[in-house]
Amino acid sequence: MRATVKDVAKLAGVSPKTVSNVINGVVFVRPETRARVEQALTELDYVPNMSARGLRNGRSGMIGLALPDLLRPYSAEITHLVVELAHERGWGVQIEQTASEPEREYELLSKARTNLVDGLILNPVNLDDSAVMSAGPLPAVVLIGDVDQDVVSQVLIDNVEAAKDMTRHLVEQGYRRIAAVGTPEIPSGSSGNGRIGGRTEAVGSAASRLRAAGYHEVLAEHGLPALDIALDRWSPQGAATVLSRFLRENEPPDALFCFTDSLAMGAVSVLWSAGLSIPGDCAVAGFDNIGESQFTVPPLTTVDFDRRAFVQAALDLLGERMADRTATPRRIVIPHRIVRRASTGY
Amino acid sequence: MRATVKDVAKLAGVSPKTVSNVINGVVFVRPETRARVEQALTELDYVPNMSARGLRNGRSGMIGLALPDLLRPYSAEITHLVVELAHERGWGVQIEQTASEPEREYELLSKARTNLVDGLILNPVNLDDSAVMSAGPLPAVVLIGDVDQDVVSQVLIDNVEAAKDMTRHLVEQGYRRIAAVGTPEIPSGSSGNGRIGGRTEAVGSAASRLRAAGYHEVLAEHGLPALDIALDRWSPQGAATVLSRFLRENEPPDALFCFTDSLAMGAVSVLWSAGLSIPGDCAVAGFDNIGESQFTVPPLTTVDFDRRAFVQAALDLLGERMADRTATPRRIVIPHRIVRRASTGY
DNA sequence: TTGAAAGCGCTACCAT
DNA sequence: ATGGTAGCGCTTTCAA
Repeated sequence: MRATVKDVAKLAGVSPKTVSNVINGVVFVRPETRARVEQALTELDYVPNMSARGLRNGRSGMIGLALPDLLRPYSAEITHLVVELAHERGWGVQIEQTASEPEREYELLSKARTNLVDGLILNPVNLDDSAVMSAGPLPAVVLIGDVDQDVVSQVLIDNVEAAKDMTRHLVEQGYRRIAAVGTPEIPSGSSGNGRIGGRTEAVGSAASRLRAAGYHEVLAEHGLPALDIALDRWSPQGAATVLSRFLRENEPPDALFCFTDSLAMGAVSVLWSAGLSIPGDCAVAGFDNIGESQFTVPPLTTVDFDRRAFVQAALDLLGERMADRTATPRRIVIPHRIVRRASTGY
Repeated sequence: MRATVKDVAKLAGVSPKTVSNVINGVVFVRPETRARVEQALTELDYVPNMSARGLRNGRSGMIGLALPDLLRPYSAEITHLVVELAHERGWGVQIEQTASEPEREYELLSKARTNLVDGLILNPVNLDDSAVMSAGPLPAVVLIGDVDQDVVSQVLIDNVEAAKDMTRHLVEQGYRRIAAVGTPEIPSGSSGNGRIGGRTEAVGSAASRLRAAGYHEVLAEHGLPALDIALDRWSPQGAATVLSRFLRENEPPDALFCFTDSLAMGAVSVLWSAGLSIPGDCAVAGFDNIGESQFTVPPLTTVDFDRRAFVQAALDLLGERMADRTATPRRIVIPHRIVRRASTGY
């Protein structure tokens, strides 16, 4: 059986309280007492029981991180940073995946309320049916991603602006027939123009909708036609599938604006298979500047932002909320920039 | 303040024990009693306190997952599967990163002993200085990766055989000057042949050493020269850096056997920049069959294994150990196979 | 500066 | 089938 504070106290000839004092090192303990306790601590190979401590203190020292799909390189980058930067603050990270079933978000929020985690960083797939919008007392939550709400704190990049910047870049490069890969899918059950009961029923992440909006806006400014290529799966494979179908039925566009670098990788692969050169026959742009995107052939023009600052901001906001649940929610917008590489003619 | 079992019991007019019975649904409760309790449960919006439950039961319902570097696509795939498959067993996943500092492994093992996690899946960087080899009682641990020990259970692929298979494939394809990217680095402080005090002092992961061994063995069988390109950083960037340097000083090899697909992506990019065609001027092979490797240009020949079976086996073994700490450690070897794609001439 | 005792919320045991 | 009670290991009053 593992040693408890009582055992240590007995061996050191002191009370449990003194042992606790030594461990937590907050109040002053006489050096010789401290020495005796520390001796006992190592002798018994004492490790504190976190469940007990958590029960007593009401805090677990862990935060939750919920991302739609852990498989995406983008998720890996976020996870990597959250784990690293949370560790610096002494927080452990519990990780979750939400895309498979939307009800997972509810599960998570309630898990946050079960004291298993002290706070939650949540990347909601879709705000409409996101659990944060439900009534009821929320645990400390920070949203990552560009969604329109003011219930909880959030950190984001300006997706509309970024998409506009990228679309402008493509227009400036001289491309005219510019297609977007990853625009929200219109559900097959709805009518042709995607409207049900007067409300647009688009399926897709918040980011996807905002990027599509920026793309449309700039094309409209220039009097250019929009060419939306919707996805059924948000992965290189998904992009490859719809793009191959598109190329079978249409002339290749001048340029493809893919709403993530992962999608762009699928697109690059399909263009290559079709014998089309990049950017000669068709340029390709991505979004996110994942680590891999500078190693594609050719390297990928993309939207970059300081991911470390992004995650650091999320943790700052979370710490704020954990300390004071009543603080007013804050929004932090992380700046973005276009990284020009060979895939769009640089 | 949040509702507790007591509050629920009072509202439902029953005892706390009955509430607990309803929640855990193990013993039979009279339907009308159950109904009253469930009514109270929802009315008070009851959520159990996991710290209390953990303290009482001695289990937290969480497992730890420790990987060297969460940034790697391979890590993302493992994480994705562990989270998904652990969820099916009702386990949460706490995630950690160990490569930065080796002492993290010790931290983790002791964390496992603090009841924060009930078990640990550990991918050790290097067994020599891995914490599992230290004396002392271990928590439930399963190693993933091919390391030579019999202290704890482990799941692995046969790295030597896989590397031999791939090297044979390259030889059969007619390549003769076959270089390996990712062989263990010889520390700069040591003498030229990498020996100090009669013992080889190679720096690198266990997998890297085993893959190098398989590669060397097959080349020797065929009387072909080995060409080791060591790495200072285990990333596409790292591979790109050393390979560019190599190409500046040497003729390009006939083929490159990169010890992971990530490294291969860096290599592909460098070959492309150098104006070399793949596989015409230089073939490239990878290892792991990460999702991205079928979308490189050209698609990558690589070593594949059933990752889901791999993770499932790790969880099986972990469950075994968690149930019975005294069970004899088991080893499960997951089969591998070569996936032939265009990068080696298919 | 240190000790004694209470209690965090839950479930197991022993009654009934 | 249900209730009462004790106790998991820790920390935090309150006293000494």
